[in-house]
Amino acid sequence: MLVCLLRPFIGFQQNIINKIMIDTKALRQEQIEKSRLVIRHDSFSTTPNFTPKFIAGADVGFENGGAVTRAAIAILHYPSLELVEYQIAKVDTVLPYIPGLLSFREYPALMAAWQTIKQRPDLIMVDGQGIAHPRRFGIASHFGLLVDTPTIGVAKSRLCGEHEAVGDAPGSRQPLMDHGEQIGVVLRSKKRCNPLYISIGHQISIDSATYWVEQCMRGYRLPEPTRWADGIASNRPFFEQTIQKSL
DNA sequence: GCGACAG
DNA sequence: ATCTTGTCGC
Repeated sequence: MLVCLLRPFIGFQQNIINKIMIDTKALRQEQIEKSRLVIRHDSFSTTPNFTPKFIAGADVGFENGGAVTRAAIAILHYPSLELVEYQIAKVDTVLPYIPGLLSFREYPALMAAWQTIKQRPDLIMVDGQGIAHPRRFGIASHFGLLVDTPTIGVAKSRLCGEHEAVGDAPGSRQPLMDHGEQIGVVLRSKKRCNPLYISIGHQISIDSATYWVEQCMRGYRLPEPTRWADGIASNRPFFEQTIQKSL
């Protein structure tokens, strides 16, 4: 009982300590160095001509007031987009949320989940930015590099860059620009919903990234891979129930 | 100095 | 991200 009450408090205190202890400057330097390794063009399995067999979605959620990080990877069959496998991993949270350093907070849990999945997806959609990042190394690029698999960054809001207003009609898009460089595409995926921020993660071009996100849309704001990963990682009742029925 | 700031 | 009731629109 006492431990239960103290756990959130301990987690909170640990975050404060970590924030003081971590060398954010070193992490930023690491991003700058690793961003040079990110491949910004299509791999053999990411062009629109190639039909992928499995597409995965990856996302994380938190428990115990942030003390525990819960990662979910959902594997969907393409083009049916039916869920064929999912895995959840829980690890102790290692860092607080710091804008621009999100990947260091989330990748340990994602890697733990990745090591337990049996299918090898052709493509992974990650909840967060790819190269649409101050140092061109968001969570989608970081994770893609670690698992040596094509990834796309599918974020729900903007981290950096600017863009013109996106049209109201679904399918409307605008390039996301930063200092004269296109770092992504802002896409209106659904009526009356905020747009998606799509960017290169790893081993894919921005055109193919946008193409595959659109191929995975099924009437919701998010493409199916990240929609499932998000639902599972966030413990949304609907997904729990649907999973029980399908398997 | 001030505001912005993925999840 | 998470906590959390009602509410607006299709």
